[in-house]
Parts: sequence; C-alpha cells; structure tokens
Amino acid sequence: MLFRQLECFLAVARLGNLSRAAEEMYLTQPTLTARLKALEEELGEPLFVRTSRGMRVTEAGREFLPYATRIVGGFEEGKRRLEELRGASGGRLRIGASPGVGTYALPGLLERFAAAHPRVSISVRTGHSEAILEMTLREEVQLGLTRAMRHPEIESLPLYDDELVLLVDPGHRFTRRGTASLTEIGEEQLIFFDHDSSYFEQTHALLRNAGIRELRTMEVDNIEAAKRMVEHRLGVAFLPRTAVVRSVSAGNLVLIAVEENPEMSRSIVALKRRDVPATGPVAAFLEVADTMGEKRDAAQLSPSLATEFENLQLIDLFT
Amino acid sequence: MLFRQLECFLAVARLGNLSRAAEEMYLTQPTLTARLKALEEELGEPLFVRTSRGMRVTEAGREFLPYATRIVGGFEEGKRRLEELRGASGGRLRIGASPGVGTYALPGLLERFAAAHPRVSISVRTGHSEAILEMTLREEVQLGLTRAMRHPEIESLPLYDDELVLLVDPGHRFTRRGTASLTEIGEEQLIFFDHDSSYFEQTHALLRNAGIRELRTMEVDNIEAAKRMVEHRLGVAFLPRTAVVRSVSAGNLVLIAVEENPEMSRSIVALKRRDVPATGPVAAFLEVADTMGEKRDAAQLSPSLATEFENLQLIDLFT
DNA sequence: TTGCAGATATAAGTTTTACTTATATCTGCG
DNA sequence: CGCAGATATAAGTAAAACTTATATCTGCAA
Repeated sequence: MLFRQLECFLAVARLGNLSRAAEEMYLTQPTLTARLKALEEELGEPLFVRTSRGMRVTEAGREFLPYATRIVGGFEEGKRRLEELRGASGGRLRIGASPGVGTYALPGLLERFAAAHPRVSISVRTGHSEAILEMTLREEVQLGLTRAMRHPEIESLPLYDDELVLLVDPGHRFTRRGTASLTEIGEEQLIFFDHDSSYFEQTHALLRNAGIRELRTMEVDNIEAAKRMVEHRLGVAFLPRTAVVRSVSAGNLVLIAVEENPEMSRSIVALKRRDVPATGPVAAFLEVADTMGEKRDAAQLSPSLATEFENLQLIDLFT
Repeated sequence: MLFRQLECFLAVARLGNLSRAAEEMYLTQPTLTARLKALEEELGEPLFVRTSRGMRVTEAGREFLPYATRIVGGFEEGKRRLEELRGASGGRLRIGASPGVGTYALPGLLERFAAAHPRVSISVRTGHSEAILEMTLREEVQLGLTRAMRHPEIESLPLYDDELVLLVDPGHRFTRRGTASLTEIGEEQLIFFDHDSSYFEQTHALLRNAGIRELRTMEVDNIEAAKRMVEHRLGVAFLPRTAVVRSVSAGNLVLIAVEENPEMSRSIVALKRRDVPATGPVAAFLEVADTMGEKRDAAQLSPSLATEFENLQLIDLFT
C-alpha cells in the first residue's frame, strides 16, 4: 500500500498541485487525494496545506521529504542492483575448487569470465573434493569445481575431462621412444603428488593390476613440487594433463604415452545445489566454461591435429 | 502494496520459515506465499529457494536484503522523526521578530522554550514589521513576532502589550516627583529610537495633540543607543517597557509616569499563516508564550503589588 | 514401501481496498 | 456575482488481498 503513497507524496510535493500530479502519474485526482489522506493517516500528521491554489508541504511534510526520497530511491536502487545481477554485470561469484582445478584450469576460465563480466567480484576458496562438496552444500560457495561427486542435493555440470599422463625428464630413457609399458614404469621411482587426491589410489590400483608389487615411491603434497622432482630426475610421475601443459610445451618435461593405454581420466565438474537455480554470475560462469569446453573438445577430437599442436591448443585454453 | 511485501521478505529471510513468519506477522501462510510471489514478480528474480524444510534466500535475495532493510528502517525512522516533531522534541522553530521584540522579549521566551524542548533547533531572523509579515507569508518563518498587523492570510495570536514609557536619567528634574505632564515633557530634548518604528509616529502624534509645536528631537536607530543617550543626560525618551526593565531596576534610568496617562501601548502578536496549522514546535512555542503571558498579566493586574515589585516580576519574565 | 510430519503451493470464496466517474465545495478574481 | 481552478466527497465498480480448505512435495521412521 505504502509505496504508491510515497511516490504520490513526492510528486505532489514537487509540483505543488494535486491535479497536475495526478495527470503525471496517469491517475485521477480523487485517487491522489485518497492516497495522501491514507499516508497522512499512517503518519498521524498532515503533510500538506490545502489551498485553493494548490498544495504546499507543511513543516512535517518538509521533514518527511528526505525519508520518502530515500525510501523510493532505495527501492529503485535495489531493483537496479538485481538487474545488474541478472545480467551478470554485478554481484559476486563465489567458487570453491580443488587444488589442481583451482591452480591450472580455473585461472584461464576466470580470465575469460572477468573480461566478459568485469564488475562481478570473484572469490575462490580451495580445498579437497570433500571440502568443496561441503562448501557447496552450505552455500558458502555457489559452484564447486572438482571431480564428479554424488550427493542427492547436488547436481554435477561437466566441465572437462582431466587425464593423468606420465611425465619424465627430457634426459630420461623413455624420452626417445616416447612410450613406456606399465612394467617399465613399475621399475622407475614413482612420484605421487597428493596422498589425499583420488588420483593416488587410482594410480596405485593401475600398477597393482599390472602385476607390479614393489613400488619405489616418493610423495609430495602438491603438483608443482612433483613436477620439480621429475625435472630433477628423481623419478617419473603421473600428473593431470592440465597441470603440465606449459612444462611440456617449454620442454622441461616430456609426455610419455603408456603402451597399455589405460583409462586414467576423471570428469571435472561444477557442483551446484539442485535447489538453487543458476542465475546471474553463476549462469554466466557456466556459460563461459561451456564455451571453452566446446573449443577444447573440438581441438582434442580433431584427427588432423598432432599431439604437439593439441598441447598448444591446451595452453591457450587452460593458461 | 510493496511495503508489506518487504516486511514479509525480511521476516521470512530472518526465520527461514514461511509458516513461522506468518504466525509472527499474524497472517496465514498462503498470504505470505502470495506476498513473496508478488515481490519476486516485481523484482523479476526469485528471492527464495523453496524446500521441504523451509525457505532460504537466494543470492539475489541476499543482495536485496540490505535494500529492504534500509527501506523499512527508513520508513520507521521517518515516522519517529514526525513523532519527535509532534511532541516538539525535535525539528526546527523558525521565528521572525522585529528588533524590539527580538532583543528584549524573545530571549526570555526562548530560554523557557529551549529548556522544555532542548532538541528543537531554533533560528531567529530580525526585520521591521513589514518584513516580518512578508517572511511569514512566504513561510520563511513559521511565526512572526511583531506588532499586530492585518492581512487576509495571516492570523495574529496576542502575546503581550508593549507599552511606551518615559525614561529619564536619575539626576533629572522629573525624578524627584516621579511624574511629568506632557507640556513639561515637550520642553525637554526628546530622543527617538527608530524612525521606521510605528512608535515614532505615535509619539509625535501624542505630543502634537497636546499642543506642543516645537520639539527638540534627536534620532538614533536602536533602543540601546537611545538608552545610553538618556543615561548621558542628552534628553528623555519614550521607550518600550520591555526594553528598559533592567536599566530601571539597576537604577541607570528612572521611569516617570505621564500625568495625562495617555494610551501608548501596542499589541505584540505572533503572526501565523491561517492555512498552516500550528503543530509541533510552533504549537509548543505558542504555549510557552501563553503561559508567560498569563503570569505577566497576573503580576501587572494585582493591585497589591507596588510598581517596583512589578518591575522585578518583569525582569523575571523578560530577561 | 508406506505413512507421517512438516513444509510450501494452489483454489475458491469473501472481504477489503483502491480507482474512476460524477458532483460538491472552496476561494481568488474580474 | 459568477467563473476558473483548485481540492473534497460520494457512489459504484474493479481489483487485490486475506482466509479457509486442500494439494503437493520431501525427508524420515516404522
């Protein structure tokens, strides 16, 4: 009820004339009379002096004027704010990401996103997949970027497939052939990059299934450290493809194909609460991610592209 | 329409539960459902996530929350402001006064007023009666304190009667008797305090009517100067009673009764636009003035009080 | 699986509110 | 005195908001 009354109060106060204000607001004059009366009733104080030449605000009206302006203006402002949000030209984007995603894939995504939506403020939190799931459930983040996970209240929107690839140093015996068998790999010192990552178990299982029993292993707690270890010839490592694109392209590391060609990829997804619709910045982010995914898929699936060229493409897409 | 929607938005956001919010607001649950739906419609964005365990605000809702708070809070604040105004515990009091009133009668009045209404801010403008009338008409001041004036849009609320009295210095020949006739006065050097004041003409007429033709006169443009002239034996003067109470009481000037006892008083009033009702600080000021007027009248009319004592009373009332 | 508890959504009917049209009233002015 | 231009009032109609009753959804326990 009250809002229209305030607008009419402002119009009449501005014009000093009920009839003209009515015209301006596409209403009849008795309507404004009623509205003003209702407002005065609500406030318990006359706001206008009625004369035969128009209406003038009283002292009380003059005192109330700034409040009315602020209220109406505040509402308009709030509406504008939501419009910004809808067009993703404002608001916040809160993302949770597991370490590998946050460090290697996310920066490129956010670069594109920020270019398209410069006024959205972005915050990123990092944690392991379970922590990311928790954050998403509690709405501490709007999207959780990590490996696919199942939860009744969560839906997973696929982003890209992250593949484990074998990396060695340029002077390694595998480099020349460019391939290695699992048995050969089992003879090497193996460097693992994160005991808590699901990759850890996956890699172990792969080698166990290949009949390898005694592994020489070294564990570090982050991917960058693992890369450095390999570069310093301390061993070989299975690492996420997205994390090594640059090093391979720069020649610091060499990518070796595994002869058995085992399936060692994980689907990286965006976790989102099912009951919260993706709007504004969230929807915009997913769109950006989708666009990049399509490009990357096209690059990877094209048979005419050599591995090196694919890698270059990946550099574009992920760094 | 909109206001109730915002209140309900805040309540539901706070409680996270439609039914309980409905209870708190003494409404039924479907009503709140409808209100929220209307608000979301208006804003073009869902504000809540509906679940089987209650309602949670969406990102949009979170963004909008502060605006809603400010709007509702702003209205409450405005209402409180008007209440202050009504109780004269806030707001402004704008007064116009002619020089004599502003200098001698008003300070005492305002002292009382300010004691009773400390949070009202006061502004005083000074000018001659015609200027005061103008200010009042234009609502530059809410009350004009000056001599009674007639204007169709103005009403005059009597404050007190200001009387012209004859003042001489303590060593003057009139002092011993305490009285003087108009003829005797006509022989004195006469000091006038404001050519533009209506008193000027009034005094001249009085003496002219008493048959006095040749006046020795001196003119100054303010009452204080006139008093000083009398004190320095440059002549005698008819001055407003309210302006000389202190000087007489202090013995610097002596009050001489005029034997013909001419009527030389002017009604001092508060001018106010007829069409603007006296509310808040204005009403409060008039009440204070009224109370003082009654006390003063009682003091002046009491036959048991000597002149000296009357003067002391006037000191209380006007200084 | 089923049934229940606790939550929101929908439908229908009633009450209340808000708007419009038509008319009245007031006042300054020629 | 009557007119012009302003606001106020009255009555009827259209719209909206509220309530009651019912439906739907979901998590949870039997």
